[in-house]
This record gives sequence, C-alpha cells and structure tokens, in this order.
Amino acid sequence: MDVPAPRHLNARKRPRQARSAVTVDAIFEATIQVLLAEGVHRLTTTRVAERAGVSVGTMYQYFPHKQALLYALNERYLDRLADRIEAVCLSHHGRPTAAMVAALIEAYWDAKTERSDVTRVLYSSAVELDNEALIEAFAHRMDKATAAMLATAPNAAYANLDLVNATLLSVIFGTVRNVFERNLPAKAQAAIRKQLVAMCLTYLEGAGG
Amino acid sequence: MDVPAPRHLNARKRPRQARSAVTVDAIFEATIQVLLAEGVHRLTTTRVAERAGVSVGTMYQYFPHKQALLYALNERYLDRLADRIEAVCLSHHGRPTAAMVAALIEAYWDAKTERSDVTRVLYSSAVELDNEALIEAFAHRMDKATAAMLATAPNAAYANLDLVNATLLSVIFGTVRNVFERNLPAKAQAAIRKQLVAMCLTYLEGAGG
DNA sequence: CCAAAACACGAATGATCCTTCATATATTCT
DNA sequence: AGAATATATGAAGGATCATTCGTGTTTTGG
Repeated sequence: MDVPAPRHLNARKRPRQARSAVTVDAIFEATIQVLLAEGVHRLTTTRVAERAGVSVGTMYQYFPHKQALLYALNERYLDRLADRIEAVCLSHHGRPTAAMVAALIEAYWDAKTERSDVTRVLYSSAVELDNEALIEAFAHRMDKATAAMLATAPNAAYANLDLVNATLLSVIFGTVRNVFERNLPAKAQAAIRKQLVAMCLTYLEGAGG
Repeated sequence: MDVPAPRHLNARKRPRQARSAVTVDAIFEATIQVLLAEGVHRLTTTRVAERAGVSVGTMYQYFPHKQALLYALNERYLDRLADRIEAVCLSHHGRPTAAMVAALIEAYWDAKTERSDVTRVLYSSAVELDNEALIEAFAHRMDKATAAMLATAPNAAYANLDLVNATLLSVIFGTVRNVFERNLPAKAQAAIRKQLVAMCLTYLEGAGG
C-alpha cells in the first residue's frame, strides 16, 4: 500500500543491514505461527519473539508496540494479495468478459482458500486494529485493476463502469468471505463458486459488457 | 438457535426470578455499551458489571466466564436477526420473485445497517469465539426460510433450488458485509444495493424463477 | 412466618502481559 | 584498527484482568 500508516503505527526504525531484514521477516512468520497455534488472545510479544528466535527487545526495535506489528503484518498480506490480483487482471486485458470474470474469481478465491487457516487468523488479528486505511488502499488498487481490465473487453460499452465495477468487487469479495466463514464442505464451495461466476457474467453482460 | 451450545459455554444457571432476568438483560446491554465505548480489548468483566449496575460476582452467577457471556450475546443477536428475516420471508410467500428478492435484501441490509456500530462490535466480539455452531444454526434457519419462500413464487421451477438458494444467500450476506466493512458513503452503499437487487433477480430468473 | 433457595456483593488472589532500559555484540565506514 | 552505528539481549517494572469465595440480602413456598 502506498498510503502512509497512522503515525502511531509506524515502525520505529527500518532495517538497514541484511541480518535485520531477516529478523523482521522471521518476526512476521513467527507471528503467523503463534496465531495459528495459539490464537489472537494468546499472541504475546514474548511468544512471538521466542518463536522467531530473537528477544523481545529486538522486536521492539522494529515495532513500537504490538499493534504496529499486527498492522505491518496485515499490510504485508494485503500488498501481496493485491500484487497477485493485479497480475491476473493485467494478463487478461483484451480477453472476453467471460474469461475475465472467471479468472478474477479464481484468483481471489484461490488466494483466500489455499491457506484458509492463515486467512482466518489474519482476519482475527485485524480486529481492533485501525486498519481502515489499509483496507481502503487495497480496495482502491483492486478497483483500478479490474476497471482497467473490464474497459479492454471486446464489445464492452458500460454505461457506468465505476458502479458496475464496484458492485462486482463487493459481490465477489463478500461472497468468498461468506462461503469461507461458513466453512462449507469443499464440494459445496465449488458449486457456489461456479454459480457465482455465472451470476457475475450475466450481470456484466446485462450491464453492457 | 435450537442447537446446544458447546458444554463449556453453557450458562452456570438460568434466571428463575424476575429480578435476575432483568439482571441478565442489563448485563447483555452493558456488554454492548462497553464494546462500543472501549472496544474488545478493554472489555473486562468488571467494566461490564459496573456498567450493568451489578457486581462481578453476580455476572459469574449466570456466565461461567467471559467467553460464555460473549457466546450468549451473539446467540441472542443472531436469534433476533433470524426472527426478523424469517418474518419477512413468510410475509412474501406467493409474491413475485422480484418482490421476494427486494424484500430479502432490504430486510438483511437494514438489520445490519441501522445500528452499524453495534453490528461492528458484535463481529469483533465473535472473533476467537467457538461460535461455528451459532453460525451454522443461523445459516440453516435462513436456508429454510428463503427456500420455502422461493418455492412459492408464481411460475417458479428451479432445477436445483438448494444450490440456487445457497448461492443467493452467500452472495447477499457476503456483499452486505463487504460493503459494510469498507464503510462506503451512504450514497455508494445505496447504489450498490440497488445493483445487487437487480443482479440477484436476474440470477433467479435465469435459474428458473 | 420461617426455612430454604435464589440472588447479590466485592476484596483478594494469582496469573499474564506489554514495554523499557542498561548492557553487550556485530557491522560498517574512514 | 578504531570510532560510529546498527543490532541484539532479557530481567524487571508496572499495570491489567479473570475468577473465586465467604458473606450478606431478598424472594419463594409451605
């Protein structure tokens, strides 16, 4: 995200040497591990440090407090996710609308599902975190990526691309999350996913695509 | 919900006298107030009791621990929500599909939005809570209510009502949550909501409704 | 009206946790 | 090499919290 974090969530210092970059990454990974193994309410600075193989003090060199760590972790996650979706969108410029929709849904769905346990704990770690800026930045990147893609569809003539695009994203992202949280069996998930693709495609066609 | 809570989340005792029923309700309301005013991470048993005008000890007469309180709170919320939606569905039996969809989306959307701050804190209070059973029970009630409604639509002939119904609910519930979490301006929310209604209607018509 | 049951109280206990800081080691630069 | 900077350590301080339990009060049923 190219949006500045709330000041109070900024890192204390940026890693300058190679070893500290390694440390910071280990801390991120350790955070996820602890979240997976113990849950948010047992996510302790000490536990994270221990799992990362460093001392608490070291953690506090890079994150002024626990919240900043969680903020940075979510930032990293959303950045990577946005990268993936953007790449898929770019690779589908000029393709038929049907291919676009299918690819978009597949990419997002897979990204969320392939490590559903991680997705879950990241959601939980974001609660009680002032991450509106993060979410908005992510949404904005997605908006731009998909709008640009849709605009290149052959025979596309959307009356109001922005609204259609926003609706499409809310529906896709929302549905994935809902299915995900209900923890439906894989078969049911796949069936709904297929329906979702068809539904979105029909919607776009009706809207001028 | 008619599903038994996980044993460890059961209330210690049920209120028998009138005054204790008042107490329990005050505790629920106080919990919401504290959540609104301070957030999950400052939700303490003492604070809740204080706000409810009772002592901590009293709280522990009805809830064996904090988690049980939050569990019961979410149970109460989902029960009421399900009641509302069920009533709307019932009142639309036999109506045209278009009216059904519009009413369903309106009912759910309004229920979630009219006190969006409460909705938000309830979501946050459910994190790190073993509430799968609750969610599943809610989903099941909704499934039955909407499926029964859709089956009464004039000219309805769904090839696979169950899948269509499940998709519809995931899409609606998911989209509402997504729009809700992004905290879009009211105008944008209304626009998307309208699109969602149209989208769902087209979907149902294509599926045999 | 009285005993039993239900309800209410809240200080004390024991545990967990975030964060700091004085100190020590490693790396870079000149 | 030596100074300056970056990185790492972890014990200790200070604060918050969930939960218990001995005790007091109110209601109910006979």
